[in-house]
Amino acid sequence: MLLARPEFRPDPALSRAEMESLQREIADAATFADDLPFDPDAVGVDDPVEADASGTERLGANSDAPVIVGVDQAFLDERAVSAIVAVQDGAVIERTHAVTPLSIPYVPGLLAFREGGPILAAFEELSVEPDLAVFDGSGRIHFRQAGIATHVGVALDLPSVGVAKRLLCGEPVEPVDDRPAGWSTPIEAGPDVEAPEWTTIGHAYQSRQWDRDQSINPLYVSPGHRVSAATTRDLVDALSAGYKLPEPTRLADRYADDAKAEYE
DNA sequence: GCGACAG
DNA sequence: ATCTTGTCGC
Repeated sequence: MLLARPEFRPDPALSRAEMESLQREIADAATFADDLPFDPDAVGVDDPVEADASGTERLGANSDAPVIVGVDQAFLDERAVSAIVAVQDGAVIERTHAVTPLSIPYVPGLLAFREGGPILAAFEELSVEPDLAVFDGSGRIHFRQAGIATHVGVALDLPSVGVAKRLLCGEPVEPVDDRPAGWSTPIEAGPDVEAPEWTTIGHAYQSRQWDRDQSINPLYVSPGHRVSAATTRDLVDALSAGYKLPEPTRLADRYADDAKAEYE
């Protein structure tokens, strides 16, 4: 697919100050309210999705259902393997990946400048038109409200959500330990976030939990672009099928690892 | 100076 | 993110 806002392409050659100011522009251009091309209540993945693209030949699939893509990466020395898996009506309809060089190291808060370009390279290979992208990382839960899900979502003008395994910034309203599946609590902006204090920038969401003994940490989900915090939580809930990660992300994670193996 | 910090 | 065996439990 094409880049709707080329001026927002994450350029790793920028100075740190330039990166931060571009992030403030991205946050300004982002929409943290529902503006989706489909009904979020109609989305639902009840069972784990098969990893291959057999859905392409599956008969009777609903071609009007929203196309949701999961995005994830694996790494090879100084190269990124960026994978995208497209799911529609509970079946994989396309998978693409791109192997590109990495030019800068990981810096908390500047992840999009390391991994955003490589992810856009994979989107260039994608032929289906997605309705929503699920990213591995934060969206609005970010120091300048412009995590990788927001940055890439705005650059492509594609509705997007961020799903992170760890909290970057902000404050959970309640303690998050040992919560049952389905539980969630808001993440509010604290002094570490450039947003009015107490703004809800995302949620801690418990997608899965054990019955006894050990505990699973919650996911930290936040709006990327064109979606609200509450709907982001509901979408991740609907896209989860018994695993910690929502199906699109889980499939992209596995595909990135498989693709990586082909290059080593 | 200290602490915190997505992937 | 990545380096990695065994091991506990349904």
